[in-house]
Amino acid sequence: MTNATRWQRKKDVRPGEILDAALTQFVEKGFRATKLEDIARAAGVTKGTPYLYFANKEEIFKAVVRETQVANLSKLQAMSQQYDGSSRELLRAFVEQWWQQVGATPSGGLCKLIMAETANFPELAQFYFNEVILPARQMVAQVLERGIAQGEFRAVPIDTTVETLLAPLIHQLIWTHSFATVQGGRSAAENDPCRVLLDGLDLMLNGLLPRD
Amino acid sequence: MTNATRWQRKKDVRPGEILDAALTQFVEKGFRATKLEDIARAAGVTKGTPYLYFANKEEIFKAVVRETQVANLSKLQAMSQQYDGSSRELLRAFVEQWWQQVGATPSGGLCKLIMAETANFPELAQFYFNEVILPARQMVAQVLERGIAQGEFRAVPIDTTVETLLAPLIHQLIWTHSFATVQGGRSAAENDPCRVLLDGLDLMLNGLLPRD
Amino acid sequence: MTNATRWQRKKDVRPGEILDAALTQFVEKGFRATKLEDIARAAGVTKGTPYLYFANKEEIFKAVVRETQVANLSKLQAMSQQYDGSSRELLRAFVEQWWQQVGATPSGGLCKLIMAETANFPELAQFYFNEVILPARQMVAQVLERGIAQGEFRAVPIDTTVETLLAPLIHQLIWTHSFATVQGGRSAAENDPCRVLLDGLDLMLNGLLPRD
Amino acid sequence: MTNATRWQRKKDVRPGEILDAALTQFVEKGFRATKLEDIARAAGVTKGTPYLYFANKEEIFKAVVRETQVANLSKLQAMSQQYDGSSRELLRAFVEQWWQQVGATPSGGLCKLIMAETANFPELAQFYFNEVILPARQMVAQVLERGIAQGEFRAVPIDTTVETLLAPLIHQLIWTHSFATVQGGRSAAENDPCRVLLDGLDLMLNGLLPRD
DNA sequence: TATGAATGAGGGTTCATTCAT
DNA sequence: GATGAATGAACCCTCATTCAT
Repeated sequence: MTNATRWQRKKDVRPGEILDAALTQFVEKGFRATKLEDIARAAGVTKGTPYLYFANKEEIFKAVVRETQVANLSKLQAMSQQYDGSSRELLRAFVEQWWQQVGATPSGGLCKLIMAETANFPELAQFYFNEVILPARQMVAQVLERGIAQGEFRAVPIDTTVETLLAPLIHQLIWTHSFATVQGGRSAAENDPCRVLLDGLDLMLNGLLPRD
Repeated sequence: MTNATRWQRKKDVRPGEILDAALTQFVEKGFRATKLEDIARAAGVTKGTPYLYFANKEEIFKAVVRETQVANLSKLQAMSQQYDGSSRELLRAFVEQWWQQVGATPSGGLCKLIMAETANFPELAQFYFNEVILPARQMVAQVLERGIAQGEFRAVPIDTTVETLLAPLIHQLIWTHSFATVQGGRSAAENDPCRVLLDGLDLMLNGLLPRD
Repeated sequence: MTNATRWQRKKDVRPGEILDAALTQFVEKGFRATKLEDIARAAGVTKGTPYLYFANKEEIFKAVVRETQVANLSKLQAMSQQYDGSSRELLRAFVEQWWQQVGATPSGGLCKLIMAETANFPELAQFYFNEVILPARQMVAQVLERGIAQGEFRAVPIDTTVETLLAPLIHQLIWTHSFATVQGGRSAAENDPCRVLLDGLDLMLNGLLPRD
Repeated sequence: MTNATRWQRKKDVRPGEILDAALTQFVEKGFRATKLEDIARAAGVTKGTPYLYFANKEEIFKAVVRETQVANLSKLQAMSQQYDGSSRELLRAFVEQWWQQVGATPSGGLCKLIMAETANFPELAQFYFNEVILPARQMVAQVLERGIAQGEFRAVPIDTTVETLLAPLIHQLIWTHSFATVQGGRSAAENDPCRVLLDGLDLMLNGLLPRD
């Protein structure tokens, strides 16, 4: 195969390459500002090629979401089920896992993007909410309930507590992909964002300890 | 007030009316999806008029941010200085005030929008960070330090704790302007988002109590 | 107003100019092959301007049809109502009128275009059929029935006769805008197509005479 | 026939299969709206294959016309030569034959398509005119002249009469492939279009009878 | 021969921006 | 100042055509 080859035939890997490129571009510029040609060029193809695999820009976006977001959750759920340590330790493990799999990866940028674009893609927002947000909440709720049942935590309202526990994660995600990029936005402490999350978790877990 | 006077006056308030309209439109649809004509119509003028006061759409966005954000903080700062109750109560008062002044207003939507658009408007993000985020952090840091000095809180790392305390506020902002609009996104608890914030604060304040 | 004026403001006449240009272009090239920019240039504007007055290319097409086709019919109907000569003479007058108003004008080319494009625009075809074809048939049917009632014509089946009477007109339309343009397509006789139509009509009217 | 033989044979008929498929597709959708891939799929081959036999889409169209049209006429001509009944009956036989061989077949749709596309394919229109239209006219002219010579018809101008006699056929063709598909376009009478043609012919033949 | 992945010019449509009135 | 008709660059998407396999 000579260098003059205009393109390579790679039907089986193309979709993946395009989605990878799309993920990067979307995270970098947002949905509207990303041109199909940007994605194509980043994937090493020309502007028509993505349309061989995806109906339109929006479908590319959805495919990226599906590819990146749902799998992560399953891993955490599996971990939760086979865990036999304390609820406190399980929650800490959640945070560490999540940070490695999502928070510190482009996947996290996508999550931020979705929240930024809900107004333009209500359908997508709904999908993400159902497939990712709700299951994540339920997972944490179960740990919380178990901890309360076993006397490890005191009895707190589940709903609001779950949201309070998850808030720092979402906040960190947003932050990493917004103000963290400006001058001073990444504080000394945030050079290890996972550390911040674990510190925060500790703080909240203290608040969950049974009062004497 | 004569007709002539009213028109005279109109001339001076025009830019403000345009910015008000722009705020609403931007928050509702995002920067890209907002058409200049939308803004103009919402401001009661025609397509070309905004260009008499602003160089282009981007400048309108910047002006909206500058106009809207700075004022809010001063009130909270004033409250902080003249407060003589417990640090705990002051923090609770902060949250309530903030929710009323910012969180539940278009101003909050703008904050979310800025986070969504940081990549496209780094300069603007920097401005917002310097003028709003940093002062807010410092204010909370002061209360925290005071509380620790007075033995009301135990000695915790200031930086990370401040961020942990502020995270739920920003999270709530994001949420209100993203998933709150999808089916199920607004849970029963969230019908009173301020309640969620106060509950969360209580949880964290418990964690700040000195251990015996 | 200097020569340097990039464009003229002519809100009230623009739509008409665009439709005129569109008629010419559509007749010349067909719907698909006509570019919006062709229409715009022919109308002396740039490609964005037509969209100030029409939603899209298809709407321009429909507007052209409405503007050109329906009015013609009304004139013929008016003529029919106030006519008091013989049915035979009325039919001859129809043909002459129609040729002047439709057959020999760009409007006739449009009629041909519609038939050519029915597959692509069923909705438009339906519109044209309802608004133009059916009324024209009814008009001729009435004359025929009157002629039979008054003993001027013998009793023939109305439906098929109407279609046979109209066929040469439609045929002439199609012909003028198709094969008439090729070498030899315009026969000596056809240099006066209206003559052909009237001769044909005479032939058919002879067939309608009561047999003795 | 072995498998090998069948494949061998396949090679020879491929172009024909492609033209058959193209005929159907062109008639159904028109030239522009027919995608090469549609043709290929209908022919049971893939996208690139037609290009092994034809230079481009336009050449396929031309080939379709050349292949399809010429054969039809010969049969009618043969019939004309060996006919020894009345000219009137011969004309009736012509019409019936034509409707069966052309009018009611895709071949008729192609004729309509050519008329629709003359502007885009003048060369093709010329070919069709020379090879099909002119011979058909001459054939009818001969019958007419014979009928006049034998006193069966009165002396009418040949050219215009031929065109008048052929007009309903072309009209029917146009109609079948345009308005016949809309609501109401196919009238009760038209459920048997050949009937309409024969009725019309009778009408005209009455007009051709010698006046006493 | 045949395939079908890839190309890339082309065209419809949008909308920020301009400027004669 | 204000208007709003007009501009024209930009972008999404299509599909005839190519060519490595």
